[in-house]
Amino acid sequence: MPIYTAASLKAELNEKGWRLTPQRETILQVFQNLAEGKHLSAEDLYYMLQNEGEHISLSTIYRTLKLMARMGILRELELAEGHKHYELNQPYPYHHHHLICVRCNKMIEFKSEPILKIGSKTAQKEGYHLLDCQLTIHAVCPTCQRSLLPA
Amino acid sequence: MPIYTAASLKAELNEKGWRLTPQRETILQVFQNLAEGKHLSAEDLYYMLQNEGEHISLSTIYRTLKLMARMGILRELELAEGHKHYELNQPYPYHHHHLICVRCNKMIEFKSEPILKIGSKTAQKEGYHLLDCQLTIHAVCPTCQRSLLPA
DNA sequence: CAGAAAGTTGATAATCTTTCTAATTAAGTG
DNA sequence: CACTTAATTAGAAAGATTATCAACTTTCTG
Ligand SMILES: [Mn+2]
Ligand SMILES: [Mn+2]
Ligand SMILES: [Zn+2]
Ligand SMILES: [Zn+2]
Repeated sequence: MPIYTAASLKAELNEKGWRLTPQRETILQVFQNLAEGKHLSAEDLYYMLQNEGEHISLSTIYRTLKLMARMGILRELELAEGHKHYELNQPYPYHHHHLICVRCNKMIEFKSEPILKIGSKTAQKEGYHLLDCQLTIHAVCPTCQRSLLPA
Repeated sequence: MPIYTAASLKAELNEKGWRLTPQRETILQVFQNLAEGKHLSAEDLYYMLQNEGEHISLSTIYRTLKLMARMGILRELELAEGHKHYELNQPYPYHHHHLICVRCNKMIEFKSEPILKIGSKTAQKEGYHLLDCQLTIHAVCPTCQRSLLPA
């Protein structure tokens, strides 16, 4: 049961004077078909599409990911060093946050209704229109704590 | 009343087999003398030091910012497109979060004890050693909502 | 006080991301 | 279905960040 259909994406884009292109539709579909807890980098998406016979240039992929994040359709995450990851920005019962080990990048997702409420309330109080709120917890996982490596 | 002195930084570095260098001490000092609500990019820091007659190479600056973020001394923030910002990672009464307009990058800091508690509790439950937790709210500010520009 | 071992720096190369531009394409109009 | 207009794309260039490596510094050993 996808949140966005091609039609609703088109409507939202046109509202701002933008256009629905095959590239944008394809990229949205990839994220809607993505398994829970999966996150894609720009390169992941690029090669995933290549394997399916679709060619979308890397610059279009980067541009589209940014655009959809700014629209509130995708979330941009810093899960690992060196590159960003993206996932669908889903509403309440699916909305979640991330706990990340700064050493090995192991990541755990968790939900919190109170945080979502604080986020909404804070945005509202300042007159901001909320797109997404994400708690990022940086920490050291049990394994890395035990590790003797100084890194 | 700085949290870290040169001595305590040295102690924490040595504990992991690392060393306190003049460059690291200088960079820590810059952040400790930074006004509340200020955030620095790697380039900001680079040119700020140049103006004070200190030369630290950009690669050392990037390396040190990463190191201190992984140690929990600094926080790495995505406040604007294209580059990261850093600030001191301060404990409870100073600990705060960020509300950001995705269009104009206007940013508001706010505090929340409940979020800090949820963050600590979540890390603890999973056996993670907490370094930092930051709520990032992406939204559209009142001015940009009124703006007719489609961007 | 040598000499060895390990960490750090600065310069450079590699990688990731954003910006720029000419050619193309979606959307609106008659 | 032309035709106009403005947004979008692909590719190249520029910018930001990370990785690599030789020279240097600090710490440890004998
Ligand atoms: Mn997730
Ligand atoms: Mn701040
Ligand atoms: Zn770990
Ligand atoms: Zn704004």
